[in-house]
Amino acid sequence: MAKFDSLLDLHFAALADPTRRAILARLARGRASVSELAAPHDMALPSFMAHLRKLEDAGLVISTKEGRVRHCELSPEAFAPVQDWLGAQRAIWEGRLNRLDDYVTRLMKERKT
Amino acid sequence: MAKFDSLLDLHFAALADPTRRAILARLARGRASVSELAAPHDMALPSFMAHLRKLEDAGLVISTKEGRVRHCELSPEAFAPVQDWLGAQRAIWEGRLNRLDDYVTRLMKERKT
DNA sequence: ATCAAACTTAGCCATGTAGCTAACTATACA
DNA sequence: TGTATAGTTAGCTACATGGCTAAGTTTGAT
Repeated sequence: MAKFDSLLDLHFAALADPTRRAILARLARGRASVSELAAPHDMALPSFMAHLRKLEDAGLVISTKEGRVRHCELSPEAFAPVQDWLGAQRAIWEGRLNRLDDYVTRLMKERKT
Repeated sequence: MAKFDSLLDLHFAALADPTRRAILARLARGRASVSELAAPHDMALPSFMAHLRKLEDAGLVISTKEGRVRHCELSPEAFAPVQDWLGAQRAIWEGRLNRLDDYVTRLMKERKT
């Protein structure tokens, strides 16, 4: 990883783990406490908390403590940067395919004349 | 990382590095040899090759060797799984917001009666 | 036949990641 | 006031990652 992790680095790295993706999928259905989130995962709490913290560090999840329980929820615009990047890549890629397509089309026309 | 890396794990992990994202962005503009790809990156060739291999392992890049030069290109449907996953998450999230919206709307109506 | 180019392999090192247990803190409840 | 609940902190291990150099291999050009 780079010395200065960009937001994209953090996002993609956070998403590169099934436990963390499962947490996000669960949170997409609504907020939950740490132990509610942890329940389905066969893992010691501290290990699980480390995953949660990565998601928070990446800004994908927000948590607040009420009494002794910590409630977590999805950060509203969580996936925007990641989706933007992927969208941009696809745009370049498709733009290239279009230009290629244009080129081939032009070639065919020229061949006819 | 999990014991059995799913395709998504590999994809997201591959994308979680600026060097590798730069390679993909370059390849979106067309195929290139290893040394063409490596040129902009201030890094020893073997280190760079390691990045390239990760992209290939993830199935994001395809390479073929012609003579002594290896040509790389973007795998056509490269980002589909990643975009699908993100899309699904957003669908759940938005579905939830819609249901919340419905709920609030219903609540308002009931309050009026 | 030689030499340079373009990788490729091997091996080393520093740091990061994912998991664990044990012990601690802070709140709620009886 | 004591005890259980819900996290949290500390400290450990094993393995993955990202970087390097040095040396090897294959192929193209002379």
